[in-house]
Amino acid sequence: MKKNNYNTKQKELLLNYLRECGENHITVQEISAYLTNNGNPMGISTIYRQLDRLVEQGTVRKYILDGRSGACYQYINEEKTCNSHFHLKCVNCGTLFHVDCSFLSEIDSHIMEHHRFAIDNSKTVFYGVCESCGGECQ
Amino acid sequence: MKKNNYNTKQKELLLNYLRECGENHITVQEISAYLTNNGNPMGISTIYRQLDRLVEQGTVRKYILDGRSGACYQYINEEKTCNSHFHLKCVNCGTLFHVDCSFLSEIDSHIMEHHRFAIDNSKTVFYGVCESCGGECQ
DNA sequence: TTGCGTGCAAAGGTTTTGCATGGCA
DNA sequence: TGCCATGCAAAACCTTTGCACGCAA
Repeated sequence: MKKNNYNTKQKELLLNYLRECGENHITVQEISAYLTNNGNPMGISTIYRQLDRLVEQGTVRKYILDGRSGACYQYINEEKTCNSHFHLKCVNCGTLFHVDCSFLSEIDSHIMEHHRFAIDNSKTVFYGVCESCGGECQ
Repeated sequence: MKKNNYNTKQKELLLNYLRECGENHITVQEISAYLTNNGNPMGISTIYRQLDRLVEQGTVRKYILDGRSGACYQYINEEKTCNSHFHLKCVNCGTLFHVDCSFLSEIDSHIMEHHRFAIDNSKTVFYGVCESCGGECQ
C-alpha cells in the first residue's frame, strides 16, 4: 500500500480541520470554504481524494443524507471506539447522535445468524427524526 | 392542494410499472428505459416530478443508497406491511438485500424507548458484507 | 531521483428548472 | 376555458478523471 503515505501540507490542514470539528459532520463545500477563508485554499479534487483515502483507512466516516446536499464527513476519534455506538442522524435538523448501547451487538448477532450478513457499524447510520424535531409529521 | 390531482396517461403508466415491480427498488433510469422500450417514452423531468409528488403523498418510498448510483424508488403496497423490512447493502459487491424480519420492530422499539428517536426504515440501510463476499474480511 | 500528491480543467452523472405547448377537468 | 402536467433543453450540482507540474522521501 503506497497510498496516502505522504505527509503533505494539504493533508495536515484537512485533518486539523476535521479534528477541530469533532463529532460534527461537514461537507466538502464547508471544508473548501473554511480552508479558503483561512488563507489555505485547496483544490476540490484534492479534498475529495484525501477524504476518500481517509475513509478507506477508517480515519474518517462518510455519511450520505440526501442526494441534493452531498456527502458529509466526520473525523473518527480513536479514543472513542464507535463500534458499540448507534449512529442516529436526524433527517430534519441534521444532527448526528452517538448513542452507546449494548443493544447494537444484539442487532449484529441477529443479522449475522439469521441473514448471513456482517454489519459494518462504522458505515451504518440510522436515519429518522429526533425528539426535539418532534414526531408530529409522518 | 392542487398538486398531482390530474390523472394523466403518464402518471398511470408510471404507477403501473411501480406496482408491477412490487418490492423491488428501481431507479429513474430503469423506469425511463422500461417505458421507452414499451412504446411509452416519458420525459425524465416528468418522471422526477411525478415521483416527487408520489413520495410526498406517501405512495412511493425513496431510497438514497449512495451518491453515485442515484436514488431508488419503491411502490408502497398497503396490503403488505413494510414495517419489518431490513435493508442490507454489501459494501463489496454492492448488492442490496431487502429482507422481511420482525426483529426490525424490536430495534425500532428499543431506539424509540431508550433513545427517543423515531427510526425511518425507508432511509436506513445497514452496510456490511454479504455471505457470498465472505464475511470475515473487511 | 522516483513516484505520489496536487490543482486545474473537463468530463461524468443525476437532478432541477424555464418556458412553451399540450391535455385534463 | 383555466390551470396543471408535460417535454425539451439548459442549467445546476456533486463528484470523478486526465494530465502536467510540484513536492515528499
